[in-house]
Amino acid sequence: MEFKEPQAIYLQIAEYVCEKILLEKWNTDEKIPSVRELAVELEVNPNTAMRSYEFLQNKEIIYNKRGIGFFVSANAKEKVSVFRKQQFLETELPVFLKNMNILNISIQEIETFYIAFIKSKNLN
Amino acid sequence: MEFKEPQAIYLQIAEYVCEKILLEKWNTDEKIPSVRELAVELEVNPNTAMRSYEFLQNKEIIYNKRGIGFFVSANAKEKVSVFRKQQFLETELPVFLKNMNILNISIQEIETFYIAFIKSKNLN
Amino acid sequence: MEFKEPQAIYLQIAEYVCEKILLEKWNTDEKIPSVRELAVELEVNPNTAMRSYEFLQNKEIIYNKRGIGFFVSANAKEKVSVFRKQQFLETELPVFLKNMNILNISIQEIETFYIAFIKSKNLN
Amino acid sequence: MEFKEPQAIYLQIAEYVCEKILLEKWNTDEKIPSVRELAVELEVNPNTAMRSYEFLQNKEIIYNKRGIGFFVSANAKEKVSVFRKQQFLETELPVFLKNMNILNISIQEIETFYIAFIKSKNLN
DNA sequence: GTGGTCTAGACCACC
DNA sequence: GTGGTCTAGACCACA
Repeated sequence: MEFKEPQAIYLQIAEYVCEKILLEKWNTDEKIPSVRELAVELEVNPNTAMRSYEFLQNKEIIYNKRGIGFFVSANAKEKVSVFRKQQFLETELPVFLKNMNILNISIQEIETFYIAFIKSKNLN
Repeated sequence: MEFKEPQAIYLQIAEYVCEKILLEKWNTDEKIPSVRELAVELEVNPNTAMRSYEFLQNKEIIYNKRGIGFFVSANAKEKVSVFRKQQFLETELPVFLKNMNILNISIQEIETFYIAFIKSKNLN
Repeated sequence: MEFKEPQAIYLQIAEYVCEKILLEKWNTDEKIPSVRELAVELEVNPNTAMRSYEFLQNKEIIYNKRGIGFFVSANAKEKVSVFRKQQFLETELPVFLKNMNILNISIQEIETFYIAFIKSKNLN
Repeated sequence: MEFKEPQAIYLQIAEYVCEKILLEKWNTDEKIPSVRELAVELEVNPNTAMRSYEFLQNKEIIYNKRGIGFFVSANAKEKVSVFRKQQFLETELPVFLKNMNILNISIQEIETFYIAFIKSKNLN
């Protein structure tokens, strides 16, 4: 997996896990990959992968059974969803609207991009 | 000036300078504040202010006349504008569209937010 | 390491790194000394060593893996080589030819010096 | 006049004056432009022009008659010539030969460049 | 006055 | 351990 610059790698991994949960690839009480498996898969130091799981555990999105592994918490999907929506509305959206305005980009253009995005997604 | 946490101060200062250029408060070949003046004004260490100017000079947004000071480059406004637009289209927009999709937010909702944003802006 | 007066230390360090790359002592994707190691080795302040690496990173001669260290970029050797050649042809050579002309020094004399230089080099 | 980056402007102006003397455009005991005239001509701060003249006066290449102006010293041409030759042989040539070697440029290539240089000079 | 460089020392997040 | 940022203070050459 490739990581983008400004954000910490462990947060990007946490994002990746949340996405799996949101898209229902990993469901409540299902065992998720071990720290080592994840580290190998994403080509990351195990410490970094561990940190992601710790982060998600703190947010009660996953839980740990000692000696067995990590599992998806009940209501994880809802928690992630609420958290994201909040972040989206409070942080991302205002910046986005400001930039639309400064860069003089119309809602129609955004719509065009959105339609293209949905299409390309359905192709895969 | 107040600085927000995650981003480096010197980058926020660079942003500040770019804003001045975008809003045509500082125009082509106009002298901008000296490193020390800026440092005093924004209450930062001169080294930090210097670093901002170095950064902007590397991006060819400002240039230096030896012993005299820093000046706004020709086409600085366009450069800043292009740079921002590129960043918006390549980084911000894809994330935004993905989140719209995951969080199930429609273009109509975005439009509503946008109209509210424009209104609140015009009031000030 | 000893540094000569007119040029900034951090640029001389950058030169030193480039030389290592040109002479293939440090090769593509190989880890180079950490900022602190280099600082100790060359007896300079870590900030100064850092500045050299920053400079070389801007020129895409080295790159950074977060939390791990700096590495030699692919094609670093070519980049350094091209960069030097360009500087030679655009800056050094014109001055040199002008001086040859003004000082009335012939190509034959230069050749004599060159042969002597090569010889003395092979002796060491 | 345009000035190149690494060298101080006042030294480049001194170079300019020396060239005039070497090419016998300004001869022994001839009055050279006043500091102000020179400053206007080269678009430089008078202080900077003054500094060049001071520098050349120290080297006894020009002399000053108070209230009248600066004049070319006797033997100025020889002095400049000797000084340049010395600098050429001790500083410029060794660097040049080393770069020829590193960049793998032959004497034949240098000769080609030299012939082209002489030709272009005769055209003007 | 201007920028430019350097040191020393500190603190931080991240791997 | 790694780099990255920031402050404080100093010194310098140059315009």
